[in-house]
Amino acid sequence: MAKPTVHDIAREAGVSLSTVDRVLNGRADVRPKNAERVKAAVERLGYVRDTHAANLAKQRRYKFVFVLPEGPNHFVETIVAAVREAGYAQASDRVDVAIMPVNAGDPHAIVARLQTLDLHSLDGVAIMVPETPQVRDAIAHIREAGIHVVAFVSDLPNSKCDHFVGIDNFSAGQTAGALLGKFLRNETGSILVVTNSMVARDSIERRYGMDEVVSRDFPRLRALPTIEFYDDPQRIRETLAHALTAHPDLKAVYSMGSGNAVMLDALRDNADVKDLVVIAHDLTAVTRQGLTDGEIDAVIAQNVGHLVRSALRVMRAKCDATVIFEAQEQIRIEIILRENLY
Amino acid sequence: MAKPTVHDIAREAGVSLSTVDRVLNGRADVRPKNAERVKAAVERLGYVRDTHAANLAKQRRYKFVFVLPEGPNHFVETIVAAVREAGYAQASDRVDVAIMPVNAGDPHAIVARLQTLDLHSLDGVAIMVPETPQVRDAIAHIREAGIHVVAFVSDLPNSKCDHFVGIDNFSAGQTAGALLGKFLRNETGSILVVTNSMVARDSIERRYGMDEVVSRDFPRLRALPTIEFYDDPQRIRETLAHALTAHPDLKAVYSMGSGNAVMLDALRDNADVKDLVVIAHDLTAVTRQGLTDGEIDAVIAQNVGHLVRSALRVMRAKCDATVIFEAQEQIRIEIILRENLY
DNA sequence: TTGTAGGCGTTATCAC
DNA sequence: GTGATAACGCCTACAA
Repeated sequence: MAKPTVHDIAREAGVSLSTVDRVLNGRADVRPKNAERVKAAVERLGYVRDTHAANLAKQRRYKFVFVLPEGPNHFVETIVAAVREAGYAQASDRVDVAIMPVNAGDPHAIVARLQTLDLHSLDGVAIMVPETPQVRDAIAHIREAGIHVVAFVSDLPNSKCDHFVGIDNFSAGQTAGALLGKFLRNETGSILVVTNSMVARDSIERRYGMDEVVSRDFPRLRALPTIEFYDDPQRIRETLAHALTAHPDLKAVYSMGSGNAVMLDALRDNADVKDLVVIAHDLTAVTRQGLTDGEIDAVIAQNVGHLVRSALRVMRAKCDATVIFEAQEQIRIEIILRENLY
Repeated sequence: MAKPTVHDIAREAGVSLSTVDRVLNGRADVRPKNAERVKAAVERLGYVRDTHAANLAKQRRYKFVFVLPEGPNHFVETIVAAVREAGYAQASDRVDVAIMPVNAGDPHAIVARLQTLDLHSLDGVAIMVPETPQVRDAIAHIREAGIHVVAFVSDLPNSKCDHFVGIDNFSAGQTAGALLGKFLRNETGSILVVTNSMVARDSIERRYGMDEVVSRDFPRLRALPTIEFYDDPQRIRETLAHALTAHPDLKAVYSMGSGNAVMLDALRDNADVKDLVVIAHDLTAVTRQGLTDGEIDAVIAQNVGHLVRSALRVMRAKCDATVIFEAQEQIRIEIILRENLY
């Protein structure tokens, strides 16, 4: 009645422990007849391996690294916090997690940092950087060393990664489009679209997604060309002021990426801007406050805790060559209002 | 450099393994002087117990039961599926999970079923039933046997549970209210509120939450008295037809509980009902289809996978007397549109 | 190709 | 009070 162990299998199959082990782990040749008997016994008794006991015996510890953009960024900060927490929580689970900050804006710097990774003592890397040919090559090199690589938050579609952990930004943009359309149900007007930089593929995909839904389902709304403000408060302020006069029918602002603080500041400065629908991405200290104060109507977010834990689970599954429960690893596109802010 | 073990502690403290164990687990009296030395060594070497090795040695298996409403119910079905999946996934983690279906409508039947639980071979129970005095007493009895009890999905505020795993239905109602208000941004009119039964405290709390937000933030909207249709398609159809004539300013339908299929059918039958905002709770086959078809504008949901895994983690933590990471166990109130439907 | 013996980090059972 | 010693379920030499 108790869970069967390798001993039970061995007895049931009339062979020794090591033979059972060999067929279970495909280590060496076993006479077909014996292999069959073992498999039959496994089947009959419903044996499932105790992975913890196995890891204990193997003295295995998983070593994972998160490669994250450095520098001040509210969203990345929430990720760093989540990684730390997860690392702490998993320490007793035989996994060590470290953070490697990189200058995400400089492809060469990224590669240089990636090359400092100790490929011998490493099991997996979760990488959150923009994809460039250099990065792609560096990743190929890491994978050749037998290390598992997951694209984290930003997909790396042209690189050979084991997995992508993050949301589909096209769908996130569609979600934004749908919210804009539903929030402006019977209204006509234009939508200001801002982001810090369209270099990030995230913003591009969100823009496409939003455009698709707005133009198809809500043609009475018009999304204006994307305004980029390269970390320049002055620029966005002026642009916003200009947009207001240029588009008296402005009904909404859609902030696709980082720079929400600047955007909100600018909105506040233009005191005549009232009753605009404001939608932003990512739950940070800034957007959280924006929701609470009623300055932001909705935030489209991904749960960073899930993001990190999913990356960890996926890397472990890859290491153990076990299957992933896709449903659990699907990162949700969340919609947050003040009322369901947690 | 490697993780210190009890052996290291013993050597460092100049005592035996057993003494270390006694100090670590407070089993028997140890001479204060030795206890101090052990504690100091633990501190110095940064020892943390390997819980998996411990569980292995203890031969511990966790036995958990989910007590769930039986009978046809789309939402419960999704939970059952999630429990099965989680049970399968955790089988190798030394946890056995079983499902006990109960006739949730009959307090005496619930108690009768609960009494069939084998309190000797059980570690924890997750209970999803309406709270009644009988249920409360039965739970007290289970807890007295040293078994951990978590209220699951529906809170049991007057019972002595270890924890509640689920969303705050008042907040869920507030979220619905906010969505209604934002979807009907500049409109005036009334909102039809339906549910299968207001006996469930979930519906009551959602109603309160919705009312609060609507009356405070969107006074131009008026939420009509709750209509209950006890699994009676005919009733809701007639009621809806009646409501339409009685309230020509009807702008939205808010379905607070189960019975979404019936509600949608009725909406379809009243073909003259067009352009109503429809908000429902819980992601099931029905609401999923409703979203896809554009019949439902938004669904307010709780992720059943998280619900189940959280309950499991909490019960384990209670068994091991370890701390819970509150942030991880917080169940989100999710807002699902067609675009972020997964 | 197969089996035996020992160890992984912890707990449990004995004697001392 | 204390300390050997043998489990727990699995893996890995090494020997046969």
